Amino acid sequence: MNVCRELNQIYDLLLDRYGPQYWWPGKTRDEIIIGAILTQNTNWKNVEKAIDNLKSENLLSLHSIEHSSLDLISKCIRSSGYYNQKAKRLKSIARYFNQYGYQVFIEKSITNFRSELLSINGIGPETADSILLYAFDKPTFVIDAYTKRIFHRLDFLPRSPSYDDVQRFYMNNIQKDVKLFNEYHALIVRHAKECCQKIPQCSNCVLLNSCKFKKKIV
DNA sequence: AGCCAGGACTGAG
DNA sequence: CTCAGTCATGGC
Repeated sequence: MNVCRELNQIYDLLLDRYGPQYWWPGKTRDEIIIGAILTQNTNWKNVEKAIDNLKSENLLSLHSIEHSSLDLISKCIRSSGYYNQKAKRLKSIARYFNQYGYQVFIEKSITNFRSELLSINGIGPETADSILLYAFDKPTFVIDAYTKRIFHRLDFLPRSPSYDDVQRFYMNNIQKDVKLFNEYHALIVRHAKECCQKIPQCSNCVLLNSCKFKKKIV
């Protein structure tokens, strides 16, 4: 299929330009899960400070989070914004994962795992998919505002597509490969931050300058 | 000085 | 189901 080839070409252009991103920027599963909550609608720089604070209070694990006070947590994560909400969300997700060892979750089917995550208050589709892909290597494509913006500009998507529609678009048109899903989303974020938000750099945009995709820009 | 970040929930129409 | 309002700090 044509779209299929184009999505692979875009991936190659981004990979050539930026190189592999080796996401998620966090080592342990707990740290990835915690970061996924903290980064909701928030600059990653602010999240890093929050993570540093959690680490110095020994709160960078789901077990310590579950047994810590809401007050201390929200104090640590203040810089990430929405700190009252996010402190509660961290508690909820800690309670969920602490029910069993990680092996139980590793063995879960992606469908069941995803719907369980979505039933937790404060976990929407993007956070769920980030956790599935980056903490558990489950093959699901993470959609965010950048993805919608960039691919709308390239004329692959309508103006305000639903999360599930966009996700189906990728899942139906590229190989179901964890490594590819991982790098693709990371590259989109890298490209958005580095190029599409800053006017000068945008004139060197690897996507807009490719003859293949140039004609699609209005 | 605004504007906006790697969202999600709620209530209203 | 679509959509504004809400949550909130820090960087540019």
